[in-house]
Amino acid sequence: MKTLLIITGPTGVGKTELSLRVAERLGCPIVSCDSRQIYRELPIGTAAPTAAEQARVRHYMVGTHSLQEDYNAGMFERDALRLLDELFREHEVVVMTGGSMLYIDAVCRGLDEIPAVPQDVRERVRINYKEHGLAWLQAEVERLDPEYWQIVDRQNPARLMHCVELCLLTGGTYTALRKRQQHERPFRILKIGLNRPRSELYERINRRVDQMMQDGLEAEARSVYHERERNSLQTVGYRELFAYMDGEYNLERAVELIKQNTRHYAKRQMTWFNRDTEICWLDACADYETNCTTIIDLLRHDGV
RNA sequence: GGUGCCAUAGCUCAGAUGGUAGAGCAAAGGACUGAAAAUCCUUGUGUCCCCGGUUCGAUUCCUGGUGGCACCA
Repeated sequence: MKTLLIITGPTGVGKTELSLRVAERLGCPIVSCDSRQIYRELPIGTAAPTAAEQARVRHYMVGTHSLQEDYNAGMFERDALRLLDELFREHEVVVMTGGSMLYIDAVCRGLDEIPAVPQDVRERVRINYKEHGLAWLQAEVERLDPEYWQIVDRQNPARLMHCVELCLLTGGTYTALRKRQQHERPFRILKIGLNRPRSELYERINRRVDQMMQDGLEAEARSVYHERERNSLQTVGYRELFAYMDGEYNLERAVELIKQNTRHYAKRQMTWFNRDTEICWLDACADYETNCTTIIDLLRHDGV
């Protein structure tokens, strides 16, 4: 049976190198599962696989889109499934690497059919929110979708707005669209999680940010500054540098904030992953060969 | 060497005329179905530097130490 081998874990843990080794051993390609490595303009700040790394193993879904295209988890589900279907014609196993939690779930379990919200509806809701505040959003959700109101995080404008948008768009409720049913996939899924002690992970993150700065992250951010409002640039590493360019603080402070926000992100990833009981955890401190072998054993024994 | 000031949470600091303490940041925990590297929620016990004294009671006052800073030699 065809197998999708997912290698995930917090940012900076060492997924890239392990994935390359595994893929080399298996002679299979790697599909990236990273919501920001998708964009070709952001190679440094997203720690995308380098040309040298991509020469070792064929990569997909890296640098395939431009910042101007709005991309999201639903589109990733569709594109990734189509791609996997193709890759499985030639490979028994395909490796998927990345830390975008929702993207992984979209591929493994599937998202509900929820219509895309047109720009004008989104704008209308946003303007009302800006004008009347959170209280207005809360009142709207309570009125339009009382069932969702019972379970939403009522302090979270992003959640409330999305609900209002969909109610206005469809004339129904957001709840009606939230079926939350799991979709069957025509392949087996094996999820590997890589982790290491927190202090060590944080040190790696700090060091990686310094390296990114040396590699020219500031120039990369400058080159996309004019697009700064886009969703795709609401990204750690870029926002802080944009604020620095706007004079909000100095460069040293920006770098400090990038490190801190990356650490926060890693932590959020871990709280999401910890809930997923299907993940089989490996210690990133072990050497690559050992982990590689463990993974291949798991592939053999777990089923097939 | 002398004089003065300081010593409280991981950091920067606040505080009580004596009843064992609280902010910001850091950090930790959590939520999560089309912006997800997003968005949001919760969480503050720490020998109040050490030894002794006064006191019913000292982190607070006093003696002495130790460390830091400043000024004078």
